[in-house]
Amino acid sequence: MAQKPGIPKGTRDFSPEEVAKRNYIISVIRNQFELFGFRPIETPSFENSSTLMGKYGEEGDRLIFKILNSGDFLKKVDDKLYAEKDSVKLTGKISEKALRYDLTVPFARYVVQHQNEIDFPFKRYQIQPVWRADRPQKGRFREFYQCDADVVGSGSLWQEVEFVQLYDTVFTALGLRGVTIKMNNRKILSGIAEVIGAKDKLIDFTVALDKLDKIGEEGVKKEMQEKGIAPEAIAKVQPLFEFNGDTTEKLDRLATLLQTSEEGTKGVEELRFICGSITGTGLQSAILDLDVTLARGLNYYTGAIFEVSAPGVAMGSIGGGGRYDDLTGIFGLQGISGVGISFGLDRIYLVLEELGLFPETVTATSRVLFINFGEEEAFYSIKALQMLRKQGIKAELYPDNAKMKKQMQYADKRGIPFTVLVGEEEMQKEHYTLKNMQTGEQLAVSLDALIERLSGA
RNA sequence: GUGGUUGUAGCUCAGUUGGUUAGAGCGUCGGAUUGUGGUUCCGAAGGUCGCCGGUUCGAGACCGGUCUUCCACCCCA
Repeated sequence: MAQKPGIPKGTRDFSPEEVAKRNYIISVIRNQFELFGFRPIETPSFENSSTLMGKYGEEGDRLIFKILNSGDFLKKVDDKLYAEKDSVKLTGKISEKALRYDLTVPFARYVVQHQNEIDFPFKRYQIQPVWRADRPQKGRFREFYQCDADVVGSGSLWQEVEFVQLYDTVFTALGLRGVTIKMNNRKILSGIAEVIGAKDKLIDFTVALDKLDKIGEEGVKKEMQEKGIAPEAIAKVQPLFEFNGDTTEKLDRLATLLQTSEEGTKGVEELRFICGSITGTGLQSAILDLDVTLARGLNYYTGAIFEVSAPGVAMGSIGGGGRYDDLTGIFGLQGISGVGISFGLDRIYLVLEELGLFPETVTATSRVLFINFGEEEAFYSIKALQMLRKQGIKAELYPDNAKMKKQMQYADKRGIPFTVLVGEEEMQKEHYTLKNMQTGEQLAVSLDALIERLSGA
């Protein structure tokens, strides 16, 4: 019985062209990661549930793909629990493994587990898929790639400075100019919450504040109210809604606002250092923007927070990151500070596609196709192909002695720029007829000349 | 998880108030054209109308469910 083929929602197949483009993005990111001194690691696609659960908040737990235990997994469940029909409780009994939800938590686990083999500070990068049981929409998939670079074991703010430069360098190299790197600091958000007297509502407060550009001032106030934040506290937030000016002005005003908060003041100082350093060194094409409403990001961030958005494209963030002082603490290793950033490969792909920024040379096709005229001619061609490939020239022979039209179409459709025709006459004279598919021009050349002509750009 | 939306040929889409044998363009394959592709002309193949059920003499169309697509919310790369 033929079954209609399909793939799970939120997942995709990638054609040769798409893979070539994705590899191009990955190679740019990887090159820059290595230029900045990061070294690659990989971790398993699934982890013990206990490693992941509870690290991303309640919402995160819901979005983690759980893996059903093997074997007769219901046998161990006692009747009472089964009868209760409490999915959360039952899940813990029938599923002990889960698919990786991001790269940061597995990295923290890796650091703790291998702490005795690691020299700190440890700079690692990781480019692997992650999975989320989310509802797909634009730029949101259930399987997607993250490209992370993190440093653990150093509290130095120079890392933050370097990460801003890393963002700038990567997006400039990809031809995506004018990205906005929004930056904030968890300590500032915390300080604000403290100053307005809503410290216990920090998460609700920041989540609401983050929606300012989406739902507006009134919307934010309404949400804060609904979350149980006192009206007096909300009134004190007012200055943040009229927060503009250049970075220095913003920092000065924040300093005033937060002068009674030790933590908030520290946050302002950190941002001052980072912004000051970046101003001093300059950026190639990105824009660094201090945004006090930026709050997204996971619960574990404690210092700087980053988020990158593309210019002129309706798309969620294409990168994010920040500092987390105690991520490894959950796994029993205290006092290790970490900071890192992530690139969203799939969204960057969509942005480059939409803006037409992929270089034409990206799609990997052969540079030359040898037309197949029969056994003897093919053998003669194969020998030439060996030589071409030794020179690093992508070359192929049409596998069948098909009609010339068909063979030419094969080259044409794939955008192979050259064809070589070898028939009886060419074999006798020991030369090759090289045809330029774009101009239609063709000429008879020796093997050396063939190699020379195909090696060029 | 909440609300909405979509599904007809490989792709993009028509298909009238429910009425005979579901169409077009593009693509694919073959031919015009046995060592020359893109252009042109001729011809052909290709469909459980997402799936299951219901209403009806009759369903691609109407109703219910389900899956899928896309969008918004939640949250996030």
